Amino acid sequence: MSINGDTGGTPRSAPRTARERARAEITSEILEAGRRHLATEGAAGLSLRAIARDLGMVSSAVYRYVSSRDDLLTKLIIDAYNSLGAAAETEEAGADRDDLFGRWSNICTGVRDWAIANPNEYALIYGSPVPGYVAPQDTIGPASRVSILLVQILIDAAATGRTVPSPGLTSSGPWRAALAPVRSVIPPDVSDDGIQAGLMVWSALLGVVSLELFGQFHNVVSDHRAERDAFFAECISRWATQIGI
Amino acid sequence: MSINGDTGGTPRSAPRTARERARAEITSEILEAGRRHLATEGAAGLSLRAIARDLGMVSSAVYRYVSSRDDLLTKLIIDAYNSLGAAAETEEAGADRDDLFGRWSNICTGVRDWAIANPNEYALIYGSPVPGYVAPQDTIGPASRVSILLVQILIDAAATGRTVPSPGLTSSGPWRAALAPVRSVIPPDVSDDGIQAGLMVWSALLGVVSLELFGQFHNVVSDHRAERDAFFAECISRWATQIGI
DNA sequence: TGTACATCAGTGAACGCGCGTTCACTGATGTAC
DNA sequence: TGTACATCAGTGAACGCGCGTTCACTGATGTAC
Repeated sequence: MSINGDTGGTPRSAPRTARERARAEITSEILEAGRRHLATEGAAGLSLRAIARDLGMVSSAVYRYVSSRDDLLTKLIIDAYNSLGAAAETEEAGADRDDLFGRWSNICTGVRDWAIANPNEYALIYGSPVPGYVAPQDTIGPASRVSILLVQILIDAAATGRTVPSPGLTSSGPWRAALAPVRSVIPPDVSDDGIQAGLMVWSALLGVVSLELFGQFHNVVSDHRAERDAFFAECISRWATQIGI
Repeated sequence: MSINGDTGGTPRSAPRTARERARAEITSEILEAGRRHLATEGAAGLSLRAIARDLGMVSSAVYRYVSSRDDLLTKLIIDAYNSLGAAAETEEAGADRDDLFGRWSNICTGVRDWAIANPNEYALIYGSPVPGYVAPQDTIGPASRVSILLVQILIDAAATGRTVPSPGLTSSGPWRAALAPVRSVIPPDVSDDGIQAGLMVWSALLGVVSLELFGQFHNVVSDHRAERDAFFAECISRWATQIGI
């Protein structure tokens, strides 16, 4: 969330005046309260009045900080993407650059751990879309932070001459045309096979996390955290072979 | 939805009396209206009053058919699972029994086509859980219809001596313990490797369908239906190799 | 076939609730001179 | 340093809305004899 609006001159991280400081603080308190309500009521139950009550202000006062309910939703979505992106990046940075598997593994556990810690923010961005709400352009940058990490691994893997195992079934088919949008932002070193495998593994990661979080693993995978972790680790290593690292 | 409550005697599919007939008809009109509202407002916006308005009755009248809003939600969830299950089963039945790949492929396209045709019912069962709502036991039977189809393929594959490609990385690890719940309902012919692969492929299927439906493929995969279909077909065949069929 | 009673569908009014958003206002904080 | 004006945060009342659920009721449909 951009809090500091000053342009040019000496860039300062902290706002100067008491007013600006207070404004930044209360804005983030509103977001925090919003996140709390997300957790108990879900996105559809997000209420400006409830948030105002939480902060001990009158309902109309929050309009000084947020121009509408949808505006708050957008801010929360961007925050969620950034929070998830930062978590994944931090985890990934903990692995050796040459250790592609380690990087991938850390991304996966980073995403999952974040999702488990922030289930409703996860649901907000990867669950059912909020009806009647259309995400503005500002969300697409933050939204791609995680996938950029994966793409970089694919690029690094291609650079070291690793080759994605091709299933060789319909590989000559017209599916390549479907990849045009991603293709345009990925260097040619990464093959179509690699992109396809990357996309599938990305979907699979979010699929497993979503199913686990949304309760679809009851009576399927053990409920114990350690066993779940082991199951997920096994997923990670199998996905790794699918993208050839 | 069980409409016919009569026990014993000659089983009749159609209700006898005019009252019973009317009740069955109106009940299904309520469900239909509920599905329509799901489509425009989402689960959180589902309103008994709005449905009553749709059917031209007074709001209190729908309580003759549905005991509460949550009850209606449950009925809609069960209906959605059954509708999806039936769609997948019908598709799957269109393939030759020996053609494991054909059966798998038909299941996948059946699920995806149903999801695209009924996006809000899909979101209801595989999207973010409705806050404050807990699914009763009655949902778990209908919920497993699709996965049962997949399990049967795994069983048939094992019976014909096919072997799931094992990645052999952490395969001796403790992840097997996590599979205990599924393990208990699957014959021993299917190996742990097979179960793991099946679970992963099931998650991957729902992951791809969810991401596509929830708009996460914008600027990633082409928006054209034919190209999306080709992409999905490629996914199907790669998943097939992952479960060794 | 006809009557008496029980069951059930649908009505209309009401209860108590929460919501988003607007508006004219007070009073504190910041800025220019 | 001091004053005059502009900016901004927060108030409180109000608008108009929709919601789930209950309740006593009318009138139609079904059932037993």
